[in-house]
Amino acid sequence: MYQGDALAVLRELPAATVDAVITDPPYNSGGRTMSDRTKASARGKYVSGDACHDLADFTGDNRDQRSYIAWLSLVLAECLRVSRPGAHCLVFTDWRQLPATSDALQVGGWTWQGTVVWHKPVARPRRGGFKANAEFILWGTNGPYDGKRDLYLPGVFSASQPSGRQRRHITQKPVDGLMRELVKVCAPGGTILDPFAGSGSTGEAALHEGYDFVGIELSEHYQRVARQRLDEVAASSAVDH
Amino acid sequence: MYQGDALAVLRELPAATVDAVITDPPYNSGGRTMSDRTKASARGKYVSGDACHDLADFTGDNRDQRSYIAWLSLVLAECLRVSRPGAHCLVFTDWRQLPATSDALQVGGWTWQGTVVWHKPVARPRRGGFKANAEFILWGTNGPYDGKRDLYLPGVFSASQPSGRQRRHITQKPVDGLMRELVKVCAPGGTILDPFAGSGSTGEAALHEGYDFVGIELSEHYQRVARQRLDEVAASSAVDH
DNA sequence: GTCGGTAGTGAATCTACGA
DNA sequence: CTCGTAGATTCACTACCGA
Repeated sequence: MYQGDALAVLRELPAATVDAVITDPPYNSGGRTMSDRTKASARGKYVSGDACHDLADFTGDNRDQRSYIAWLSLVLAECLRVSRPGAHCLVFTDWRQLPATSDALQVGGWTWQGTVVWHKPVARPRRGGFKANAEFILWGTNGPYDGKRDLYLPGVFSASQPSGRQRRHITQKPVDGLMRELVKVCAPGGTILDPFAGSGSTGEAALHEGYDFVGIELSEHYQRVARQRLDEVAASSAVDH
Repeated sequence: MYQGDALAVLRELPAATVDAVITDPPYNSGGRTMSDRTKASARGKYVSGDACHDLADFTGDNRDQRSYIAWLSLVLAECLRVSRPGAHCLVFTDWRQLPATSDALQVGGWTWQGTVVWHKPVARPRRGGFKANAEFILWGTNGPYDGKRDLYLPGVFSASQPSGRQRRHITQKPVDGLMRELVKVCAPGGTILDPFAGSGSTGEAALHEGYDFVGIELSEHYQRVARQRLDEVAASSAVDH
């Protein structure tokens, strides 16, 4: 686990050392107006009014769309440099930022291979229309990928977000049913990079499935949370062996 | 049912007479190279080699991406003119054209409200990666919509394509489990427009759910198929009453 | 009818090969 | 070298048929 700005830390990493990039950048959506978007932090947008949990806030979520594309393409281009040929890249996004994120992925030099759906069975209904109970995962590769592997993954995953005591981050992803399946695109025994590690769900899934993990997180708080979580996973799997 | 080019026919229709637009334009995807896309017809692209069914072909599926956006925005802008304030618009697309289609929807003047997922349980697997077993439905509205209706629709639908004798068009959508649910966004008793009607699944669903239907189809063959199908539905529901 | 085995299929994607 | 076509691959599900 590194602590620091994703772009800055990525530039320090050696080229062609990583087999997959799996990450969930700050979405910078939610709120159609500039004033909504430029609220100082993410909690006003993602946390519903009466949910008074004490999750720490995260910053870096107040770019407008053009600079979001520019910034994310820089990050993804660095990820491409750091990754080996044939490496996979999975980027989470919501419906609003999907077009911008697909631009950034391709500007960053990745070959867009498809869009995977994460279906959240539990979500707030929307009166008078359709529920927004899916997130999207853009799948790209560093050039052609190994199509000879005996690997067949579904295109739609259904899993609920962690809740209660399990919940450490406001955009935390479920490890079982989602992250542990996603990491399997990575070649066996490879190294997985997450430049926006958050509370470390990608890392937990990676270690569980026998991969190495490199994480970067800007927030000092979450960096500590993730490090501790990964230490626990490593310790428990050391006991297993 | 009208027969003719969508854009030409739409221009003849009176303004503000329709309560929902639900349609599935030709995707113009399929094939990464220009030569793949510009194949004369759709069957060569989408139908696998040994499937020797006798479904008629369709054309108008060979634009490049820029002209696809330009053309589709013109069509959707006309749809906006034809629709009443607060009307809904649902446009099918695949993962490859989703960004372009969302541009066209918004250029056409619609307010993008979300992306609905159609999960297809039956699809070819993909070796070494994720299956492409979802299509996407972009949801837009003509200005603000009626948020007071007692209507709560899911954001993810799971339904299989019609097959066997039920199958009349190579891109036919399932009526049960998908189209009959989608049409419910339309205000009760309203009129639904489909400028790319194909074999008329949208119309069948609309009539079943008690809506009026206006369809446009370029192909003379499919226009006949759809008209006959809708006549059958109308006849059978007349018997019901 | 009901059940169970079988054959067939898919808005795909990649590789190989020939022009 | 580029462009274009033909062939092979694969899993989950469904229509169909026979018992």
